[in-house]
Amino acid sequence: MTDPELGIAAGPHPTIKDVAELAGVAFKTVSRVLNDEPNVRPETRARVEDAITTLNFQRNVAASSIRRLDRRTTSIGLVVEDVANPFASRLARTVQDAAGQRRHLVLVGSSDNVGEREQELVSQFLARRVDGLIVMPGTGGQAYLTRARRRGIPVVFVDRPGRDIDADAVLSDNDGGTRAAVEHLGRIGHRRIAFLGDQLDLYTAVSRLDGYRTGVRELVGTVPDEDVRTGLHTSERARAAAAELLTRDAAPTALICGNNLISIGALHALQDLRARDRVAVVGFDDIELADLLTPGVTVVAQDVAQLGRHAVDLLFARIGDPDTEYQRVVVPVALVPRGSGEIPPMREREG
Amino acid sequence: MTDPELGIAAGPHPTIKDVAELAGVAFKTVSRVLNDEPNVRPETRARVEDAITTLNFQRNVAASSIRRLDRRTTSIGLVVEDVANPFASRLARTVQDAAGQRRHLVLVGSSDNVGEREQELVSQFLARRVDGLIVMPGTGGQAYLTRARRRGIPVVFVDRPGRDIDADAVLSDNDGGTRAAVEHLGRIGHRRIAFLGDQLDLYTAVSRLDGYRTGVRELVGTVPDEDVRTGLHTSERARAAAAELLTRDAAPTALICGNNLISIGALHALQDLRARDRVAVVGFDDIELADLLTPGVTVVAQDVAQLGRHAVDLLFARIGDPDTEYQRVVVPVALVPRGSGEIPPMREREG
DNA sequence: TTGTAAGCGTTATCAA
DNA sequence: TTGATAACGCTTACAA
Repeated sequence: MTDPELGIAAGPHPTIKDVAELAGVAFKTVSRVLNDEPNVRPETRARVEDAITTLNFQRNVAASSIRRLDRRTTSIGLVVEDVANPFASRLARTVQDAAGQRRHLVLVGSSDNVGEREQELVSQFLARRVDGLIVMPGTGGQAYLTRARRRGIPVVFVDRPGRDIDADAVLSDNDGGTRAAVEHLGRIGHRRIAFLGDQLDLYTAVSRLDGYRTGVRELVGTVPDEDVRTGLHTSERARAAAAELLTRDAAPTALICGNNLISIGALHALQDLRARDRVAVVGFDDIELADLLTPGVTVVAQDVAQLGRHAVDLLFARIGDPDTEYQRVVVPVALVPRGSGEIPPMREREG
Repeated sequence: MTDPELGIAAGPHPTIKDVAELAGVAFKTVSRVLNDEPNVRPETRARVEDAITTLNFQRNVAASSIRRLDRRTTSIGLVVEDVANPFASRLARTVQDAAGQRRHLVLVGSSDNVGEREQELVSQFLARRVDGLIVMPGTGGQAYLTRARRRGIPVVFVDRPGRDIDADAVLSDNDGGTRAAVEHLGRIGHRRIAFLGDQLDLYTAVSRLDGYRTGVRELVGTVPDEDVRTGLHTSERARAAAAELLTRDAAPTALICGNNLISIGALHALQDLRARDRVAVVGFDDIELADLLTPGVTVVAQDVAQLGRHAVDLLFARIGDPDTEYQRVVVPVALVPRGSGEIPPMREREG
């Protein structure tokens, strides 16, 4: 049976035996051609290649990987919190590209920061015998990854270090970023700089708070407790916290927002108070359309492409040589001034 | 060798033979337990399950799928233009969730609307013997998918219908959306409504233009050529086109933007002209933070979750029964008023 | 240079 | 209810 249009055999995928038969050789010879092994006469090779083209043969990589000594499946697994989140999707993209350059495919899953889902995804990936894992670890801990490790499947953490297990990790310079944000605001004249942060069981939240504290301590000596709000895991909570902070008697003149959602919440609060052009704001992580807002939103931007590329590099380095010391790569962040972070402090907020 | 901490054997993945040995049964019995086959004594089953837990055994699904009659790998492939794009990443998320409910994993790749990349990705997916494909087709045509079809691998197109091959497809109500946008602007009083569209080799661009034309024809009788600009594939080109359009002598009082990037370009142009609050804008596809802009951006929002869910539903329906007629599902869109689309027409733009 | 036999981890077949 | 053996599509080991 041949397809009248394209000459492609209908039915199931052809195998190397089908190719061998058509080429008039033993199936081992086909295998040799597929794996670029030496000792195949050029004309034999040509005949095999013709047959491959004619049948539109495509090697079954699963069957191949079962038998081959290195057991490689040329696929890796990526677990993020939520691919729909711009940070995660940009990461997924760079991981796919970097893995693709090494001819590896990427299985992707979203954990929603639920420990069981994270573990289940990794489990599914391992059942497919991925060659390695890149995990954005959730707050539940990663002890379960010891199994993968024992089985020789390398793991690289990205965005935050994993807990309960040592592994390669690629992180943004979180504390450096918030510290730079404080210095930036300080240079403009701000002395009362508040911080809105996420839940402190998140590594990034803690690091960013640390950088803020360091910066403020250097700038004015002490960090007033009332200028720090954490545990803000939703935009709404951030909005409420910002509103409360800014309507106090001695309100801060500048805000540093610990992440994207918090920035959005804070901007909404400022919007409600008609204070967008009176209170300085620096957000952590870039915001889509930040430059179309008025004023533009000054941010500490993460270099997602670098995070992804380093993660893949580390993963393949470890696939190649499992016994080197674990590395931690810190990717620089960049302060991008767009207006909101350059608003000078108001002398008399109540006047 | 046992791991001192967790009691997990180090080294390669255990096989059903290892499990069988530990449980004191033949390996076929383990296979029976794994596949929930009948005729296993409960106590035998229990012993096998204990062994599975002890060894932390995990079935190699690749080996399984090679041998099983249906050849299923419980994985599907998803090709989008760019996962980093919010539309695509939200789609990827819903596809992952819907596939996950059926215990299928998702391989994801980005084509960048380059025909060869699209084809190469599908080829890689087929080499992994995915059970089905969901493809956001590029402009290069999808004749190459005939191969997959002949091999019994179903394909579902999403966002746009494929070319050169008939298949199930899930689409947004593109022309209905732009038509609704025109009607919306018409109700407010606009009569000069311009359209900024993408390249016309894109199905969505054509549909949206069609809806616009229909709407304008109904509203004012004819569609002036000079109010339609297409081929705007980048934000920058859209910005230039919008600027040119709005500085004409008899400029339109409202803009409909054919997609996200075009909206952003147009908003930049309006920003440059300080005309954000004078020219009405309706964008196709929602924009992150649209409500934080001033005015908020009125959009025709696509229901990405429905698109993804339907795509997966169609795919599995066809995996289950390949011989039904191809379906085309059209998902409704929703006009979301946020301010920019409710700006009334200016009487005297030049005055 | 080419081919034969064995084996990877699993499921299918058929016998015990 | 259980097990021995073959088979899936491929790579490895070894022989011709």
